[in-house]
Amino acid sequence: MSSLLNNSKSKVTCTNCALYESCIPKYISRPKLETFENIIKRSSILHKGDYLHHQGDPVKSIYIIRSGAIKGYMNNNNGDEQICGFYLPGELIGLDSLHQSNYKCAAVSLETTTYCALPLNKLDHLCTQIVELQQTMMKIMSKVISFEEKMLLAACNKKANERVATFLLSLSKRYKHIGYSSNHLYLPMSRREIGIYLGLSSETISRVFMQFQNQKIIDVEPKMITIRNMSLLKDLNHGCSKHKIIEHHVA
Amino acid sequence: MSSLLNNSKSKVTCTNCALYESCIPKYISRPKLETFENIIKRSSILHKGDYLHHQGDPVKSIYIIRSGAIKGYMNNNNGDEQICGFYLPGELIGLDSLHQSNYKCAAVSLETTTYCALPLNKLDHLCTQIVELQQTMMKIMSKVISFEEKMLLAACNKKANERVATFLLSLSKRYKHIGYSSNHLYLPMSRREIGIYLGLSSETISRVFMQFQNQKIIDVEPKMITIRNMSLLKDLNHGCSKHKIIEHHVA
DNA sequence: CGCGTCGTTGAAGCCGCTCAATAGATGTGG
DNA sequence: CCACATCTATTGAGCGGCTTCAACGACGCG
Repeated sequence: MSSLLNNSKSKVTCTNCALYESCIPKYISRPKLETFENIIKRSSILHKGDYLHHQGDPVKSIYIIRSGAIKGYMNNNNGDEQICGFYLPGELIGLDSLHQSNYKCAAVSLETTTYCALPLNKLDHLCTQIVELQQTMMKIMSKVISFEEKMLLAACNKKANERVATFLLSLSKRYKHIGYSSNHLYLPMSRREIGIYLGLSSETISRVFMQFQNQKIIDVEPKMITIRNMSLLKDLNHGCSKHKIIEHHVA
Repeated sequence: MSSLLNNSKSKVTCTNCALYESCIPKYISRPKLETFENIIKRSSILHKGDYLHHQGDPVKSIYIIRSGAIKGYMNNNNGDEQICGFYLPGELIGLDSLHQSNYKCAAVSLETTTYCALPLNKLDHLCTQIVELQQTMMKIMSKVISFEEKMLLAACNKKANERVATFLLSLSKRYKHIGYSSNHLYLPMSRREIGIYLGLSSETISRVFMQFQNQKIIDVEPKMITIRNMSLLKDLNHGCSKHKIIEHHVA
């Protein structure tokens, strides 16, 4: 099945991939890129509801989304769902699992999704061969840590409308990064999933969307948000009025 | 001043450091460890309220806490404080900043703190020389991403008492990892700071602490929490009754 | 066409925030 | 060493935002 995709038509390479500008290969110089390309397993496909990996599966690869969207989630003991994150084209899945041998979360596709796989058993060696790869991996991971912290701050300290603003701006930035529109945001996930991710109920997500629409900040469609007033959205993102600063001594 | 610390007494090395077992050098074989040791700047000291770095400072090193505690925080536009994280002995500061040239957050010591510095301009080269270092760095960063996700889930989906339970268990695990007691938890930070970190008010932190004390789960002292019933605490940590699971198709 | 899911909207209740007061802890200078 | 000032922690009362429960319309899929 998927071998059809691998071999048919003109050969897909990293350099002619639509995501080249926002993916790892951009940072690898030409002679070494071939080594990298030989390791990558390219263009597997998942349909909506298919799993990239289940909870407990052995960690064997890092995955890079080429198109579509993936949801990472886990069940806690009570049978509740917790969403670790959403993965869009150009983003890496599995960076939170490199230190363990089995996945603590599952990754399921929200729509038809294609991806590349980077086998872990070859990554270490590849990093020593290609210095740029090692540097790029560390920078990407640092960026992810930074992103997670930002979302953590948002989830902790902000009110519902501010959280939703942060979420929309995050989507906008990520879509822009891969060359999509930063104003027309496709939503591969449901209101309920956004709610779980942000720690809010699906009803609250609906209500905030409607509130933003009435304030002419966004236009709401079931699977699409159009940003009409970016600056107002950014104000909401920065705004958070819960805690006051305390000054410390300067070293 | 600090040169006194560097040169006096018997030389402090990574191998005779109290944190050896839970720090990077453990994963580096002996011949190469010397190279690593020559790069590390050892045993700088900060007093309570001193800054490791300010918001906007250039990112030049990764720091490893040897003793004490550091709080990472940033101000948003409204003049409110947001806490990115607390750093305990054996933990690395700056992993969220490797992808940028300037710090977006400040790091201030909550008590007398000693640390080592790992200069970034030498890290890349060192990683190519020492494969274990590169592997260890990636695993540590992966662990941090995983930790951040866990805290994010806690902050998002859990109620106040469950968040506090998660926080205490996180401290317990981290103290245990460096050979401290997992039941007697020293709190270098104030109730207010715990509150900001967890997205709760300081009063709520107080009230939950008192509630746990009445339930004989913990004993509360101003700067010390003693865990009396670990399993009840873990039940609270896992418990979260906000969202129901939806089943997806299996690939 | 009927069913299930998703999204929206309304009403009621509760959790945690805010404000405020007191007690306890800490530090400072006389 | 004590008196005072300052900051932190605790406790109470009232309120607001978000959840929960419920109903309904829209949409997609068999």
